[in-house]
Amino acid sequence: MANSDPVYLRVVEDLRRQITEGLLQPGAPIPSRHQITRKYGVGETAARHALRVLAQEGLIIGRVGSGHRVRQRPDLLPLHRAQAHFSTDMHAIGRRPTCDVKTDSAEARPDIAIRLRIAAQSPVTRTRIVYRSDGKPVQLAVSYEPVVYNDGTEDVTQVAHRLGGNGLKLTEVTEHVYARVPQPVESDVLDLPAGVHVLHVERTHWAGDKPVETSDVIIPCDQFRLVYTLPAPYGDLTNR
Amino acid sequence: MANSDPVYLRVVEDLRRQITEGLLQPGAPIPSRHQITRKYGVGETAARHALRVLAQEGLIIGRVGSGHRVRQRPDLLPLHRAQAHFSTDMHAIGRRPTCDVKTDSAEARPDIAIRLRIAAQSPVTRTRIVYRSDGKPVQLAVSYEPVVYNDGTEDVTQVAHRLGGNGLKLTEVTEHVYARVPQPVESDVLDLPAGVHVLHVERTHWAGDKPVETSDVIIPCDQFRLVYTLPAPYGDLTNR
DNA sequence: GGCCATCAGTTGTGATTCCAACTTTACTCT
DNA sequence: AGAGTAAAGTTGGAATCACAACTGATGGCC
Repeated sequence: MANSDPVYLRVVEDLRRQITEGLLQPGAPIPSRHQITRKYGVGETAARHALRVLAQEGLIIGRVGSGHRVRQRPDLLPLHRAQAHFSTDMHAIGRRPTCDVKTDSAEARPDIAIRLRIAAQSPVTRTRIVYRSDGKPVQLAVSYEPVVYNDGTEDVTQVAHRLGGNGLKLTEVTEHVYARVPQPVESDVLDLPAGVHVLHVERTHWAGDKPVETSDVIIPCDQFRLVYTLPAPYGDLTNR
Repeated sequence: MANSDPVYLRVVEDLRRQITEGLLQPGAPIPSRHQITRKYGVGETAARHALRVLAQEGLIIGRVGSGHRVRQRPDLLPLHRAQAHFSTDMHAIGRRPTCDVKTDSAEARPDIAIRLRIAAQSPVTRTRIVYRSDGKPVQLAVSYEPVVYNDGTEDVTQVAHRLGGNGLKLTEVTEHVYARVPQPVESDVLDLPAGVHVLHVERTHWAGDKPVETSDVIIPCDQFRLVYTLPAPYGDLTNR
């Protein structure tokens, strides 16, 4: 049965096995196109195709001139963990990741207060983080905290660490995912054309049963995919 | 600048624009490989590549012998909406979707009671749904409801409709996403090898501030991707 | 009219070849 | 020795050709 399978799948499955089993650790080099043709006795098309599929799965990452390497796997992690890979992934492909962090003075936000389970008129601290790749903004995160946790003098990028230091243990994260911006408020920062689809993630960090921070993450659709796939021939919608 | 762009991107962008702008409605046929080579004056490789990229984005779906068509877009929807497309998507590619629904008699489940915000000893109704594609199980959903909503005599597949009929309006859905099974309990149904990665979604349907149903959805990783991508050349990790 | 076979069209896969841009390494020259 | 250069290797993009499996429609035959 494995005989009738596409040739490139043999390569994909063998390399994937080596990666998932830990034989190839993150950062380890993957055989090049030429090496694959020799090792597996396949054509160049199949080798290239195999690498493409693995890259598309997020298992490896390629760089012109340098080769493919095993990648950390943000694709299988929740969004808030995947986001933590932004900087490392940008570096991995030679891009310069930056982010602006701007913390506003505290004010009352009844809509946010509901999410934070606090009194409607309690002031919250707003932090806006614009993630950029080579200067181009590609992601916007707007984070809100009760003022008791942050009076506006520090940024929220390391919220987990800091709150951990305060003796609060973050136990879970709630994410609501929408396919559109609820309001067109913040889209100016990302320089999106009107009516564009975005992925909107409303995220709340909880410590026990108490929410300590909530945020809205806005990512244009061409930058995030929540792909629902099934095994072959449905699985890789692209290749089979 | 558009001159130095890859040729296949011209095709991708033009077709994508037509789809997102609604010129090509879901179900509409996409030009074939040959037609693309003629219309856009590109080679067959570029045409194939363009179709592959659009398929990988979930915008179109291909079928051998029949061609590509504009697809519904479950990829940009929350998981619980994407799941609703299981049956239609399976049909679209000529697979036979089935699902077993089994509802247990009610018993007390303190762990679930916490999620449903009910008393620890209150009985809950458990419903297990095994989604199959051509008989092969590809997805498992275990759903729990307070017995007040379901005494075990009906299944939960249409929970939204039924509760809507009861005068309850479902307002939001909470999803917690994990990269591994918390317990190895249910994995036997899916016939997964030990230690395999799965996407575990803990989902709760709320009516106002009252949870009415909670479920665990378990999907093997090769069947679901939460792909974190950025624009070219990072965007399509596979092709550029 | 209804049924069946044929055929053109389409996708998925594959081989082969080529080139530009880039990275890394090794080497040569000062 | 150090710096700059050249060469080899790598990826991404692209063209061209080929074939198996499948679909849909056409047309002929009963």
